[in-house]
Amino acid sequence: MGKVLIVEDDKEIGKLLSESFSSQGYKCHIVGSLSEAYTYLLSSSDLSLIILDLILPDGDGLGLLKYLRSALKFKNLPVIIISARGGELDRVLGLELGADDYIIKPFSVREVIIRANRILKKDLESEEILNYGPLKIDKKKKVIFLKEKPLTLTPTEYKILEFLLKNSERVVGREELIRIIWPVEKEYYSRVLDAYICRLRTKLGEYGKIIETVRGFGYRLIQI
Amino acid sequence: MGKVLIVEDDKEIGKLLSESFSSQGYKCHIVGSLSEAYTYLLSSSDLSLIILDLILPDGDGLGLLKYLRSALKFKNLPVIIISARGGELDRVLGLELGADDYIIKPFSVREVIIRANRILKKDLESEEILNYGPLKIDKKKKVIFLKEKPLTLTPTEYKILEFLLKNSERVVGREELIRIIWPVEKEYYSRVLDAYICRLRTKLGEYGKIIETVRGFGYRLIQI
DNA sequence: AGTAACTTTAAAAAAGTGTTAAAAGAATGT
DNA sequence: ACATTCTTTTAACACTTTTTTAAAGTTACT
Repeated sequence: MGKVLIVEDDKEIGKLLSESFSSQGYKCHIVGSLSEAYTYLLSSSDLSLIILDLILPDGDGLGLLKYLRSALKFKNLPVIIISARGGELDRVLGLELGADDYIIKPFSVREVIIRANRILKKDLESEEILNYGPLKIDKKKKVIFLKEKPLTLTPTEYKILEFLLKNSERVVGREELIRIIWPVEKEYYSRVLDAYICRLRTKLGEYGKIIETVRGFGYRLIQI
Repeated sequence: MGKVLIVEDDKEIGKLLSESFSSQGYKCHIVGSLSEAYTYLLSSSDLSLIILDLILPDGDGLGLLKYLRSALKFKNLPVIIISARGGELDRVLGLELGADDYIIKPFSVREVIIRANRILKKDLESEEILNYGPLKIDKKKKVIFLKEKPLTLTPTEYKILEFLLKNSERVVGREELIRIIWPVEKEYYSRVLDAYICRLRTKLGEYGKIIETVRGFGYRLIQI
């Protein structure tokens, strides 16, 4: 099970949250300031949720939220805001910036857990099995089927096709895709991705054209 | 698209909510009391969301929630509570009884819509598609339609038309446009932009004049 | 009419993508 | 630890599409 990052400067609240999440089987990490949060995020992997207090000693948590939503690596990482600023404007602002939930202080830990479970559970169940045209992916088993026949894919091929599948119909930017598959520094103009797309198309045989090139932008899974 | 049942005795709030949901493409029905709600539910079909105020003239909305969660027919029907009782206990109680969200009064309608969209997973669509006159842009697919027929645009053509579309009716400065499309140093007096406008007009055919030249300033998308 | 601002055109230059084969690198089993 | 096998990356080239330039043609305004 994934990790929860708690960004909260009040030690007591932090501890309370951390204990509850731990008792639910999540691993936790607490940081008390924005700078620590950024530092942790850069080295992190396997994060599945962030609990974010808005008022922190070195600034406003909304900045962090904005950053997360703009960073390819964290775009889909759920964020729950907890804040003493409970006015309607604050709430809307938080939600519009992409927070998954907004909890007002004082809150009971129970509420946070309920809301977190809800968000994470939805994430899980919506991703187990996915169909798109002749393709079917079983995420748990890490197998992709073409017309009920399992494809033989290498790890990277799998990741690329999985990502395209999760984002079918929408254009997935070249750069975006590269960042997902090679999170650290693979320069954008390398031809690796093209090579993979080429191989995927070959493996998809007659269905190869399900991967459409959108010149200048990236690729897209289309209905054929 | 499904129907939204609004259970709210304050006529004004009810109307506000109903208008917003309608503008989002949902059908609505308002009831002002628990008994009306029960009556409506029994005869209903095609419901996809309930907005439930807790304080109603003939009792507490939580009872209705309890009923819904125990009734087979409604077990999975999303319920969003809106309530002036915003304390932590109330919130937890509502969530534990199976509400999908709990919004505290006063709230902005925008918040309700965001949270409803999220629950109904219709999140983005409203922003992903944009219409202007005969033009329709699908940002997700990076396609612009002219009278329902997709235009074949190059990346730069697409970007220019997208920007004009997002800023339709207002004059977009030459310089501004150049800065958007070529963020780094393309000198202002180059004729590239003109060349693109020309090609866009050609591709728009008889609708070419939808791009109006505002001599000395820039361009503008107008209704024709 | 004169001038500055825009349009149009076509050809040159640049950029993006596909494909291939071979080299480099990882992972696996003995 | 070694050899084997599978995977990833690189590099080169062909090809296509897009972008830019530059020059000539229009238009609109004073």
